[in-house]
This record gives sequence, structure tokens and C-alpha cells, in this order.
Amino acid sequence: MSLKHAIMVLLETEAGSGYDLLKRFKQRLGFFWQASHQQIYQQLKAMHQEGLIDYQLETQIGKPDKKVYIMTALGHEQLAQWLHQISKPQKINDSFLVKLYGGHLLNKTVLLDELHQHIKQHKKALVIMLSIEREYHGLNTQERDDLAFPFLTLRRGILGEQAWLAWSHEVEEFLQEK
Amino acid sequence: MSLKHAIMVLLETEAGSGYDLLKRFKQRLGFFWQASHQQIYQQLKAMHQEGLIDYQLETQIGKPDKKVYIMTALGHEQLAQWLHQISKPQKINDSFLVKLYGGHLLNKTVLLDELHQHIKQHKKALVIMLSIEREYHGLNTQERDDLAFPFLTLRRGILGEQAWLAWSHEVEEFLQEK
DNA sequence: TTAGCTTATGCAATTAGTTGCATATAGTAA
DNA sequence: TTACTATATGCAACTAATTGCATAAGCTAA
Repeated sequence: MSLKHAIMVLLETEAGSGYDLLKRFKQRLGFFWQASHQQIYQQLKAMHQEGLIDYQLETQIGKPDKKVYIMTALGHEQLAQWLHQISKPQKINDSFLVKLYGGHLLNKTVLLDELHQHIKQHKKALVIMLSIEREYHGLNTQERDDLAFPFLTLRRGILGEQAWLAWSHEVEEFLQEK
Repeated sequence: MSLKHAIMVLLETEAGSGYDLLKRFKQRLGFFWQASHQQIYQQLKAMHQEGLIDYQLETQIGKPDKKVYIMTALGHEQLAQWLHQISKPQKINDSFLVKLYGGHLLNKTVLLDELHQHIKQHKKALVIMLSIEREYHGLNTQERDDLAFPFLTLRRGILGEQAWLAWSHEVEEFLQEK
């Protein structure tokens, strides 16, 4: 049940609506946390019922009204508790690897086609992350300091994607030979 | 719903009981697919009801009886179909990265302690994979050919863990300074 | 001889996540 | 003017995964 805590980490830094959080997930946590809009809205509702967060209705002109969520005292407490607990190792379930494991059941060109599509997506993700990295390096010392932790998570994304792409070359070579 | 297909990939190669599959998941797919015993037994039951697999009861002496599952014609068909579909990009939800993203909310030494525990586990996993890799390289050509696809997935595990560890050094350095 | 591990399977309840649908306004691009 | 994108929130139904419990026999190490 970490989505709850991921939301709280975001809200702790800055209050926001469900829609805001959705965007923040995509833009800032996207390479290590994915959440759909339904997940977020449902979770916010549950968290509000638990008393972890509260909200204020904000009427807007030209745009739909929104609920701006803020952390409660109970929320702060539970987040602090979670932060001090050791998180269990990340669960990985990668279906492309399942396919590759059973590659003998499949035509090599079919696998190669799929591999190329994955490579395209991973390259795209890497390019985006590298551009964010360049942006970071262009900031002044104060700004870089403020973003030091998010930057570390970005580095994880970059190193992860580079490793994936290095691996994909090995697979590509194998699938192309004979 | 890929657990179903992961099970079928395993069963396609070799029939087995729920317990067998559980062990195979741990030993062979463990670094890219994790499934609990409850998940596997529940899924096998559902798959049997769907007609994707069938089983034969095997009575054993000294050990509990077991159900040995095999693929049905319908199972073969659905697996083949799945293999030809492009799998969506792997979903990553890493709670340690969430914590690190919100690192400013936490004492650096707490984070460092947790990091060290994760490093230990990742190193352990890497050592195991590297020993399997050495074993593979000691095989003859025929045997290596037979295991070529599983070997590729092992390489993914190795490169992935090495990248994780390289990243962890960056984080360690940052958390240790000042 | 007692505690723990391996083998072997399962139910019940709960929690988490996905899929599909629904609504409503405003701006922009073809 | 039609279609698409962005903003903004939500329900209902379903599927998937987790947590906790239960059973039962044999083997092994302290």
C-alpha cells in the first residue's frame, strides 16, 4: 500500500488536487512510479476518510472546480512512520522477459520486431531524462541543492535505461545471428 | 493478467505441480517475475476451470500427493496468441525511490542505513546470478544452445543489478558528504 | 526431542489495481 | 465545424494480489 505514501510524499512538499498529483506522478515520479487517474482519485477518497488528508474546494472560472488536498497531523505522523520503515525490495514482473525466456516457442523475427519497439520506447524515455539532467546541470547551486534528491531518482532512471539498452544490444545480436 | 501466461510458458516446456512451478519461478524467473504460492495455486485453479490446463493426481509415498498440470489444446492456442501480442512496457513501482525523492523529509543517516541494506541484497542477488552465468559458460555447445533464451534473461538480471549498484554508489557518496 | 525446513495444497477475507463509462468547459488545430 | 487536447472528478464492475490461517508428513540439526 505504498501509493498512499507516494501521494503523501508529494503532498508533503506541496498541496494539490488529484489532477495535479496525476501530473506530478507522470512528470516527476514517472520513471519509478506509475499510477492511473482512477487509482489516485480512489486513493485520495480513502485517505480522506482515514483522516490522513483534508481538502478545500476551489472554484475556478473557465475550468472545473477542484479539491485541493493538504496533509493533516495524522497524515504527517503516518508518513514519518512509513519513511522510517525499510521498504521491501521492489517487485519486478516483466512480461517481455517471460516471452524471451520461452523464446524457443516463437519465431525469432517476431521477437526481434517486438524488441525493436521496446528499444524505441526506452530510447525515448532516456532522451527525456537526459534533457532533464542537462537542465539540472544548468541551474545555480541553490536550485541544484533543492532538487538534489529528485535528481538522484532521475539518475536511477538514466542508469536503468542505459543498462536496459546495453542489454537489448546483446539480445538483438543473438536474435539476428543464424 | 500475465501470471497466467508466465505459468503457461513454464508448463509448455515441462509439466509440473503448483509446488514445482513455485520453485521454478524462484529459481529461474525470480529476477524478473515474482509470484507467491497463493497466487500460483489460485491461478492454476482458475486456469483449470477455463480449460487451459489439465492435471493428473500423482500419489506419492512419504510425501503429500500432487497434481501434475499439463497444457491443453486450448492452452497452447491462447499461449501462442499471447506470445504474438506486444507486451506493454513493464510497470515499475519502487518505494525506496519514493522515499529518496522525499529525502529532505528524513535524516540522511536513516536513508544511508536503508541504502546499505538494499545494497547487501542486490549484491547477494548479483553473486548468485554471476555463479549461474559461470555455470552456463562451462556447458558444452549443445547445452548452451538449449539454454540460450533463459541465459539472455539472466543477462538482463546481471546488467540490471550492476546498474543498480553503480547508481547506489552515487547515492552513497551524496548521503555521506556534509 | 524439539524446533525448523521441505514438500504439497488450499480457503477466506481484504486490499489494490484495471477497465469502461460518464460529465462538463474551454481552447486549439485541421 | 469538427475533432482533439487539457482541465477536473468520479462511479461501478471486475480482476489481481496480499495477508492470514490451516493441514499434514518426513527429514535434519542442535
